Amino acid sequence: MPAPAPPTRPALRARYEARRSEVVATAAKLFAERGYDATSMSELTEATGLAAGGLYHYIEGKDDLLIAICDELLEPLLARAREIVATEAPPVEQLRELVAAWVAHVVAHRHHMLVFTQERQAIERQRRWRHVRAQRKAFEQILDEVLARGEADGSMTFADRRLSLLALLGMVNYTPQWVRPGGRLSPAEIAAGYCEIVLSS
Amino acid sequence: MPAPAPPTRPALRARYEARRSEVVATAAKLFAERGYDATSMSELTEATGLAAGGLYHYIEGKDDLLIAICDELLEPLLARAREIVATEAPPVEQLRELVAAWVAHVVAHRHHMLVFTQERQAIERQRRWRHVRAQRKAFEQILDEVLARGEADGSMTFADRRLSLLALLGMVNYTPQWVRPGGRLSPAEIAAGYCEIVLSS
DNA sequence: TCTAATTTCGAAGATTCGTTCGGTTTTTCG
DNA sequence: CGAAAAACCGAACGAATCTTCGAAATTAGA
Repeated sequence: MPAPAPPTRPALRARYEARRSEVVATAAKLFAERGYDATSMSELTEATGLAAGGLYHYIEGKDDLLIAICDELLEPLLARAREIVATEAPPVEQLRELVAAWVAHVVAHRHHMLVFTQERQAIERQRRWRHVRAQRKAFEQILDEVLARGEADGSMTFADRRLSLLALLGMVNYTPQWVRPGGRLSPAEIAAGYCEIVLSS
Repeated sequence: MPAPAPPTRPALRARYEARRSEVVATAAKLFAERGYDATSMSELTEATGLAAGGLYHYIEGKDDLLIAICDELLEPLLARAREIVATEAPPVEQLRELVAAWVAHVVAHRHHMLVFTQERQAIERQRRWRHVRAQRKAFEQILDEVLARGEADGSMTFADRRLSLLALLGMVNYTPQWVRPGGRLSPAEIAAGYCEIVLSS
C-alpha cells in the first residue's frame, strides 16, 4: 500500500505517512474542484509545495492518488459502520446511528467524497479499483441488512425496500454537492431528516 | 447554437441537425462510459464512423459537445415541467406528474444524464456553462414551488421542505447509476416510489 | 562529528491529444 | 446535365501531459 520508498527506520514511518496523507488530501481538494483528468501534476506540485521528483517520493503515480483518496474515505467509515451494527440496539436505532455517522463523515471529508462520487469512471479504469468497489458494496450491504431486520420485526415499513435503500444512497451521496461548512443545517440534523424521510413510509 | 457550417439550403437543415444529434448521442454514450477528459477525439471518430475533419463539420470543438448534451437533456424536460405546472391540478398531482416525467426522461436519456451529473467540473469550465446552470436552477425552482404550494394548502407535510427537495434531487439524480433497461422496476414505479417516500412524512 | 538514510530538486523524454486545412467525393436542384 | 453547395477525408502541427533519473540538500542516530 505505501508508496515507492517508505522509510525503514520505524521512527520516520509516522512522519512519512502523515506527509503522504497531506499530499492525498491536497489532491482530493484539487480533484474535487477541477476534476481528476483536468488537474495536472504541476498544479499538484504547486499546491503541495513539492517539486515533481519530491511528489513521486510519496506516490506511485497519479492513479495511486485516486485509490488512496477512496481508501482514506471508505476504510474508517466501514469500520464505524461495523461497530454500529455489532450493537444490540434495535434496527431503527442502528439506522439512525449509521446515517448520522455516514452524513457526518461525508460532510467532514467533502473533497474525498466528491472525488469518490464524481470520478467513478476514472476510478474504474485503475488497476486496484475492485478493492474500492468491494468496500462500497460492503457498506451498502450493511445498510440493506439493517433495513431488512427492521422490516422483519415490523419496526420499519417499505413499499419497496430495495428502492428505499437506493433512495437513501442517492440522498447521502448527493449531500456534498450542496452542503456548506457552517450551513443552516448541521450534519446531525441532515441525517435525522433523511431518516425521517426514509422511515415514515 | 449550430456548428461551424450549417447548411443554408432549408431542406438540408433537418438532415444536418439529425446527424449532429446522432454525433451528440454517440458522444454522450462514450463520455458516460469513459469520462469526458478520458475520451479522445479519435475514439469519437471511430464510434461515429466519421473522420476527424468530418466530425468538426458538426461541432465547434470537444467543449461544444458537453453543452449540447446538457441542452438536449434539459430543454425538453424543462418544457414538459412547465406544461405540468401550468395545469389546474392540485400540487400533489402535479408533483406525481413531474417526478414521473422526470424519472422517465432520466432513464430514457441515461447517458446524457450521466454526463450531466458526473462531469460537473468539466461543464463548469466551459464558456457557456451558465446557460446549463440556469436551466438546472429553473427546474429545481419549479419543483420547490410545487412543494411550497402543497405545504401551504396542507396537502403535504415536511419536517424541512428544503431538505426534502434536496433529498428528491439526490434520489432522481442517482437513478441512472443503477437503472438497467428492462430492470425489475419500470420508470413509473420508480417515480411512484420516490413520491411516496418524499410525501409520507 | 560523521555517515548513511531520507527527502527534495528540476530539466529532459516520450507520448498523447485536439484541432486545422487543403483537397476530394458526394449530393442537391435549376 | 452541370455547377454550386455540402459532406467528408486524413496527414500534420503545436501544445500539454506524466514520469524518470542522476544528483544535491537535509536529517537521523551512533
